[in-house]
Amino acid sequence: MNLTLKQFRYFEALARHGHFGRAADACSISQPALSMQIRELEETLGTELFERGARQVRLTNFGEEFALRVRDILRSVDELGDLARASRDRLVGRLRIGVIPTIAPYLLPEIITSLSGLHDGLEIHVRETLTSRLVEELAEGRIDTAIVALPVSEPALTEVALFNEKFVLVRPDADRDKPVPDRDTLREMRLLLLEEGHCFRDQALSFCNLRSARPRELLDGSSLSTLVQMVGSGIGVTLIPEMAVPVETRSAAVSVVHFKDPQPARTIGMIWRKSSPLAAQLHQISDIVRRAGEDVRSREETG
Amino acid sequence: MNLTLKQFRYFEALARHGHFGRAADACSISQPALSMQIRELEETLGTELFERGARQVRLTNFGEEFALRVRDILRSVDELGDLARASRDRLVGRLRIGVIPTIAPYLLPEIITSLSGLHDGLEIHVRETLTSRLVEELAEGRIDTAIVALPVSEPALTEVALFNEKFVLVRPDADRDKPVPDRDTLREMRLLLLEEGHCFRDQALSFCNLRSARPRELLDGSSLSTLVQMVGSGIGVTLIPEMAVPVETRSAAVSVVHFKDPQPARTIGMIWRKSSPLAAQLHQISDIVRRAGEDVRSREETG
DNA sequence: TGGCGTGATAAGTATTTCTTATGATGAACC
DNA sequence: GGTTCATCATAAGAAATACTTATCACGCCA
Repeated sequence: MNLTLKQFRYFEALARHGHFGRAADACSISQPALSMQIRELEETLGTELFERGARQVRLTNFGEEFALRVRDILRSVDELGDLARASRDRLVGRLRIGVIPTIAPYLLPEIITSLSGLHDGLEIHVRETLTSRLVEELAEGRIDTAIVALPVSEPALTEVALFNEKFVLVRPDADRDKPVPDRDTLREMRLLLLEEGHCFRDQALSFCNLRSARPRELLDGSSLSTLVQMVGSGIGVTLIPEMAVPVETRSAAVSVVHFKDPQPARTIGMIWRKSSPLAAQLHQISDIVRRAGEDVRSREETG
Repeated sequence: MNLTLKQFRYFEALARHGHFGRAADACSISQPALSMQIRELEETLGTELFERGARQVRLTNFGEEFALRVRDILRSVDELGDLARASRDRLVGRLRIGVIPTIAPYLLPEIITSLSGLHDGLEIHVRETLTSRLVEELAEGRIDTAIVALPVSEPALTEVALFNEKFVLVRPDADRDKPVPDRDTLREMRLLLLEEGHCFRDQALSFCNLRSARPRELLDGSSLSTLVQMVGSGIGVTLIPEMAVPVETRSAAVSVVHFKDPQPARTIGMIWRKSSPLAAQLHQISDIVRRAGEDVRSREETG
């Protein structure tokens, strides 16, 4: 036989009451049931825990020591229950969130502020990389959720749309007064794009009705920031998501214009494993992220 | 339902193996049995511990935290078993031993030396008082054993004889060359005795064939040491147990003589509750005490 | 699409644990 | 000194629990 928590609970009651009948009452069982479990416990241990006197039940020396430890254990076990109850509703512990590079710099500060304000004691890990890798890491359980451009169309993943964001044209400041190009004239221009793998590259190309582009410059490992700086140097033009405008165009000699309808845009959403037990919390979080995105974009409009 | 250690063990195995089948093997149960217990555990907690992927079983955030604590608990529980095993054979913890005043000063130093030498980490509490009170305290579980003169004849107590000790006559040094009195001549002398309640008083009286004595001096709260000093002052004579001779007659102007046969004597023994779970250890201890007594008495003879 | 690996579910069985009834023992009380 | 009371142990049958084997469901992979 093995030690059981039930035996510990009965033992603790008996140690406290010093009386089989009353201890059994306290445990809501019959007195023989308690007797049997105590005997079982003593047999398992190979030692007597109580000295049964005619009129009193006393702990032995060993029983005293045993009681101290058992109380510790029972306390720890009860804490487990509390812990579970606490973590059932609100998100606790670690949240590993992946974000694509064309969103991360603009949205993350807001997200992290909101999340850590609402969920005290939440540890946030951020992973910034391409969608394909995020999906991999999601499948492997290395991150809990990711913020990407939809659709991802992975059957194992849940997708939740957060908001749409338009793409804007960034061109040298000198071009400020030129007319807004349409997608066809855009194709004629020297369009600077991120390296392959970035979804934003594909989205931009698709807007221009291009399947692929032979880049004249290799921009491996570069960022929207780099692109904008290059535009400022008069090398060409580029597209950036509108959320990036305030950050990226502040310190560059560039001008920004919106396209005429139909404007290019993409849907930003959150994804997570369908099997994730965090699903409920992730839905809550998606609301927070949506609000964060709205805040950022409204700041842009007014700023 | 309640949390059980069994569930914790299964959970730990599953957390370790990340695979229901292999974890079940490790627990020597079937896979469904493990599945059920894990589900039960999760339902009890109201939280998911594992995320069941198609090809892998992963701990959730909460599961990770849970695993840490569960491992702690299981370790504590296993330690309980070790603790029991360790304390089964040798005596550990606290030993509360009572001794009557006419033995304590002469035997205790030796006993304590032997006991604490043999049982490392044994905490010895000594209670020195009259037999009647020792028996009371034994019954109440306030001491574990007592060293007294036998018989005590309490049905609830085990008696173990340790050794016999003779009584010797202590008389003023001036009487050194007088003949050894017998019990009848002793009755004529001015016999100094301990106050009522001391068994040694009764034993001495019984040797003289007296049922009681009207003491001419009230010696309440006194000791053999006091008696001997009084004898040295020429007030009367007294009897002391032979074990007390070296200590008590060293610094007094008294002479000591043995009686002729039949010499007065008493049996010193150990007593403890029949229900005491320490019985086995107490038997061992009684051997140690017996040897201690022999050592003390042999030192007396040669010294 | 069919086989494979894996976990969940189902049904029946074994084991454990509980309850009620009763026995044994020592203490208290005439 | 028996009688009664209190208390814990034991016994036997009932209830609850845990386990086993067999089977299903699902996703993955070829």
